[in-house]
Amino acid sequence: MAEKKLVEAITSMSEDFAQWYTDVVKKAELIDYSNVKGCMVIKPAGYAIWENIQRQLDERFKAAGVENVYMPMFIPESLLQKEKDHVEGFAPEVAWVTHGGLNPLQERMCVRPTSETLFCDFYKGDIHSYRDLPRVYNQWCSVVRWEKETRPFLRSREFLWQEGHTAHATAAQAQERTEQMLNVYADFCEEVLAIPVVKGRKTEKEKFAGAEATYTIEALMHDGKALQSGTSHNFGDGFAKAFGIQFTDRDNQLKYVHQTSWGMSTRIIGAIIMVHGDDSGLVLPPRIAPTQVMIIPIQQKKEGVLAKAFELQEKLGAFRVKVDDSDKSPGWKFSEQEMRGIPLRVEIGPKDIEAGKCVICRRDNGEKLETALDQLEETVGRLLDQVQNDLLAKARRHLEEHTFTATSREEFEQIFSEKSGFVKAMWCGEQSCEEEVKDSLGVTSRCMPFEQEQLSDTCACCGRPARKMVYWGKAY
RNA sequence: CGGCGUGUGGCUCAGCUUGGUAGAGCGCUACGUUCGGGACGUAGAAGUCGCAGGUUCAAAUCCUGUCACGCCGACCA
Repeated sequence: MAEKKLVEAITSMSEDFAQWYTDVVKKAELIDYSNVKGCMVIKPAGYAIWENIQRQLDERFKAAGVENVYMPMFIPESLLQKEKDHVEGFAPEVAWVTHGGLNPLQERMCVRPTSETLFCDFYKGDIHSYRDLPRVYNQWCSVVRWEKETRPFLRSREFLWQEGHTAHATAAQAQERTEQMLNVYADFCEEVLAIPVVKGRKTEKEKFAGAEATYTIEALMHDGKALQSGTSHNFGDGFAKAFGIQFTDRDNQLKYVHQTSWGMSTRIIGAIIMVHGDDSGLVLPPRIAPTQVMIIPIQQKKEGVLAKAFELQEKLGAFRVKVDDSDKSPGWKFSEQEMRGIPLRVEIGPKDIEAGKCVICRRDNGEKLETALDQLEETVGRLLDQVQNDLLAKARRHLEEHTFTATSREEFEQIFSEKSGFVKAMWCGEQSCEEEVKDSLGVTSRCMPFEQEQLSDTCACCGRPARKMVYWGKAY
């Protein structure tokens, strides 16, 4: 919904989406730039969102049998070199440590860009028998990738994430885990972040360096660009063979393990901003909002007003509630909480106290309503659920309205020149075709969705016989 | 790594063309009046002008170099 813009400090989306994003990130006080390029200071408002993501994802992981561990942050060069595709994929963007104190190291070490090699090296010595399997480990950490162009949350040189690394006795079990974790991500995005996603498999060109198959969830941002929001990889036994991770199976045969890895990063915060945000700033889904309700006292110096505000906070103990008792004017506080994306605002002033009511204002659509103080808890609970549901419904509608179908090259090009969003189209499966599309249109294959449709018999890009339906888009 | 742009109190910027006492707004501090959509008054604190050289009697301003950051592309979660 395009409600009226209330905050002048934020560039409107239609004017300059990139600037809007930067303004929101700054005005919502999610981050500050540091003096290391591409490394940001995540401020309390931003980190609290990450903590909520961590907590709720971790609960889902634990329910899926995942155990947390922690690996070293350095990888000796020789270890990184072990899997050929993997090194080639990451070599251009690793940071190297060459000295320990004043002395040059005998072997330089990179700061982990991802930890496959460390887990593999560890599993090699840790796994001996089928009884040791499966290993379903995860770590919460930061990784470093020396990106050329950086943007807060979307692409930084150091970012926070979790990376799960599993080892299984059979290929089937690895495949099952790969899909299971992709579903955990997809459900988390929809149920907690109110972000609908398209689930599917990456093409050979787009898959992870060293993986047999990469699966992804793709979300559509407000500007019609796609954001890969989580990935899950099936490594088959490729890494196991490169690292020599073998176990003795029930049949007394020595076998290689089958592995997976999966990750979600602070990049997802960028998705929250770009899916739900509006011209007044951030809009947080209640389930991820660090503060769900902000109580703003009016004429707070008047006898009893602040006391009432705190009383309401206590009454709303089931939710994450704060009172803004700073000595700013109410109008200031309204704008401030809007920029920060707090889902609900409760206004309480002398008039309300006298009448035994208060005003509640929804961040997502600006709707104001009055409620009796003795029904406040119930009303707030209902409204938070409603906001959560409405945000998801709105994001779903946006996804549907910006997903197009092309059956010919003309249609394909026309859609991308006039509109922005996903284009569903049949594809021949040839990498050369995919590369040609990227070179000429700047469009990449986002995924081959699990839910396939037969849109036409020929590839919409090159006219050869069609093999798969692909979602195409411009990506972050 | 290419293209563009920016560095001056905490923030946004003016001043630079044409060298001569460092400025404004916001924010901050104190006090008072205010308070239902970014209130107001009075007083106050706060700047090695990104850094290093050079030219000059004199440099925020001119010259050279350098560093940092931002945005847009190519590469990537």
